[in-house]
Amino acid sequence: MATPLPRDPIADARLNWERHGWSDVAAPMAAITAIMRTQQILLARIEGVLKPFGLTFARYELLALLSFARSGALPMNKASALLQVHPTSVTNAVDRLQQAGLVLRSPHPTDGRTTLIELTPEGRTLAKRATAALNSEVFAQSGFGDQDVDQLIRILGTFRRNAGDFSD
Amino acid sequence: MATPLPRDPIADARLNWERHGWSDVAAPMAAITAIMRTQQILLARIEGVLKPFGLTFARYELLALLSFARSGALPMNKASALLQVHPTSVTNAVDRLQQAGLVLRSPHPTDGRTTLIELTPEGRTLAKRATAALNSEVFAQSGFGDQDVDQLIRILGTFRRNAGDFSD
DNA sequence: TCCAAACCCTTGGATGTCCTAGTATATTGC
DNA sequence: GCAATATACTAGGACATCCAAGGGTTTGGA
Repeated sequence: MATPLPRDPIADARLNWERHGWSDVAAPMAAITAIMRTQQILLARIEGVLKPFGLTFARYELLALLSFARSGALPMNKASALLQVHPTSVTNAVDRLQQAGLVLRSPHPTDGRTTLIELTPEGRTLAKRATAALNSEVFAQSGFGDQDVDQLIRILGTFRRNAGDFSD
Repeated sequence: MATPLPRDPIADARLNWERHGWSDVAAPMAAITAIMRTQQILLARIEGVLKPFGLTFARYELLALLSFARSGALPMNKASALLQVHPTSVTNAVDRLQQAGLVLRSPHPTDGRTTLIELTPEGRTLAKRATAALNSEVFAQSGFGDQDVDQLIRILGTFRRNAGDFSD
């Protein structure tokens, strides 16, 4: 990893905002920028752990989602909705997972428009192993204190609800 | 935007983790997943505001960084370090900004390896207008309460420092 | 009954990110 | 002074994401 910067670039950006007379939005700007950067750091860690399994985060998420479905199968559009990504992203992920023999497509029994994604035994095994790796190498060492984890879940949960993700 | 889901998919994932005996990492998993999703929502908002200016977030960040540099110019490697992205990403952004007449490349006066990125008058003007738009349409309506903004800055600041972003 | 509107998935194109490798320039050490 | 190493940028490739558009399937109202 690169050498740490001598100063926090986001704190500097906040100072710049204040110097230019945008003090009223300097703090939210800093918070949002920090979320962007944190996501980047976390994604890099996750992808690093998944790489040995031949998985990316997008593919892992789909695999994990399927492994929790009772039947081990889901319609594409359902997966798209639950993962909250564009349908084309699911198409892309399924293409690659299918080529790797981890999932397969099957026609929906009653709706001819719908395609079901189904986990293969290999896919189920790999999902299990990848999850174990993520649990021990990323989630168990998240770098957030227990209280901060609770705060994040609360703050971001409210935000996501207000953004229209769910109506719970 | 899509119809809200009836249930929070991240809360459901957390329950799945607990059901599978991974209770010890279920909360950090939920927090990290929430950060991923929140970043996605915020990025979409930001890109929506920047689109009328012909800018993406990556290009805007570079433009904004240059506009705060005293001389209006920075070496590529400095920009890469401050934005905390790969050098090739900066090359990509500069290519497009240069094509749009917003920045230009000039040789470093003493180091032949280094290329300076310089803001054009058009670039400076556009940066100012785009920042005003982001301030009023995104940062001023972030969806986070004032106290939550402070919490986020604190929690994520600690995380980024521990991750090696800066040594402040 | 039947056709238009809605829905589902895929293709093609644009963008951004990273990695690896390659070229050019500086710096360091002998 | 010159060779070895380090640094700076760029080119090419792999992935993921989104949008726009197209083709097939269902549904619902006239």
